[in-house]
Amino acid sequence: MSQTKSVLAEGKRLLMGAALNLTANTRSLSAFSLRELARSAGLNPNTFYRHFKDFDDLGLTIIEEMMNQIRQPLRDLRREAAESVVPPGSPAISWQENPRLNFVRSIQVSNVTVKLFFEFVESNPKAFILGVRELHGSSPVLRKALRQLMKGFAQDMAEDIEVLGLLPTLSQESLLSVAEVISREMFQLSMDYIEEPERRDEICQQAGTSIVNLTMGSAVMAGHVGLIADALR
Amino acid sequence: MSQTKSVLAEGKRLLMGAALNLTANTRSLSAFSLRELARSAGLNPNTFYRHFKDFDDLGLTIIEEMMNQIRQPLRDLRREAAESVVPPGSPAISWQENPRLNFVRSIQVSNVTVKLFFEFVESNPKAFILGVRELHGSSPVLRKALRQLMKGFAQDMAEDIEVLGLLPTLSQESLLSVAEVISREMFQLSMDYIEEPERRDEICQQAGTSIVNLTMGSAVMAGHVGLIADALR
DNA sequence: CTTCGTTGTATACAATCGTATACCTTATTA
DNA sequence: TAATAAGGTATACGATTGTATACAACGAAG
Repeated sequence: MSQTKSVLAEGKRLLMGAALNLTANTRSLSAFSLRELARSAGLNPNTFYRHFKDFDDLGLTIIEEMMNQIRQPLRDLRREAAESVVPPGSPAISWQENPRLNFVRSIQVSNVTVKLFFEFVESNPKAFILGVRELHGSSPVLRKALRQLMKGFAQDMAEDIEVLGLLPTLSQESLLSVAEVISREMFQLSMDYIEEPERRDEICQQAGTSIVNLTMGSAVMAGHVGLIADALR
Repeated sequence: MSQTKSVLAEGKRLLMGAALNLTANTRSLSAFSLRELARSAGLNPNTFYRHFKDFDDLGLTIIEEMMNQIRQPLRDLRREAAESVVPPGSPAISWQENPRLNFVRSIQVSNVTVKLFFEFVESNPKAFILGVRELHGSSPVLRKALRQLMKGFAQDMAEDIEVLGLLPTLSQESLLSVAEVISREMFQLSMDYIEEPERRDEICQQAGTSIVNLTMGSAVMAGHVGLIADALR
């Protein structure tokens, strides 16, 4: 069964790939015909029904796969970035002890993460195009699924920020709120990143400063002005 | 001619209205058929060709109209908000003179603007749905047009922030960059606002704090930590 | 070896599609 | 008043659509 599913589900995989291609290159998921999809996958139209109930079903399946393929790697990116700045075994130093060190570290982690994120986007452009497109697309089902996915990202990010000590103490809710804004912004920027290769450096840099602005702003508003002031001195 | 255009262009207006309805309620612009559109407008299919070359043309026309109907009102909202906090004739007081006053005023303007913005969204939901949907939609033409529109918003916002003295001095570019992030976030949130009426207060509030975080963060990073610290004292 | 579920194909058909051509009204204008 | 242009309709046609029904290949289970 499991072998059957991974080996013989060739048609299913072909259809999902074709859907990614069509979505990326031209239309949105609900805008091309079943026959067009099948043609692009080199299959008989009816084969679609063997695997999917309708286009929402297809979309959900793709999104689910995206979820598995992207979420964990993104977390790894963040850890990787954090550890590239401070080696894993080194002793923790609190923001109170050394604001400047933590500030610089935080910015570096942010910049490295941004860079790695966009590299990840570059290597999976179709998945991101589909995701962002359907996030505001015509299917309520897909919209809901993608919002949940993005909420998941934000939660991961918030958790990582806390665990890695990337910000002075914030309330759970405001930390999550900041993470949500950041992830929305990053996904939005990923479209520009894909579509305007000549602006990639600029986009990367802008994303970085936006994140810094947001996080430092939230820290300041949470009562850590003194810390930030010290860090900037 | 001008009378003809505004009085007798009934069909054109009907088609544009039908497109808005279809886009808002179900599909994206390129996902419904010409006949479906005409049917929904109560017109003969061929009437479409009397006014539009293709769907991109229709979309551009709608977007152009959106631009005219939304851009100026949004500026007015901001002025209105600013003047509701500080009456028009009153003497200007610089951030250096009184950080706290300017800080409070800035937050109030932000909150009022956010509230007015979402009320505006609520009264033109279809236009916003179409705009946000096609911003990441399948037509490159419409995407480009909508990005320009959003860039325009951001420029307006940056200009207003400067003229109204809502932030300590920032460089032109970083001010514009902040405005771009804010406008992206606001448009994105407008979808949630429309779709989740029960969360409207929460969304409104979150938008407000995000703006404050971003702007204050950018002020801090631009070297105004002292000012902000004084304001928060 | 037979049976059966899975995956894919072939054929078929009514509905819908985009659009070409021709025609009708109405308002403007020469 | 006659001519013209613009806005809208009617009809028609070939292409494409979604999907129903029937059938073929094949690995697994009995």
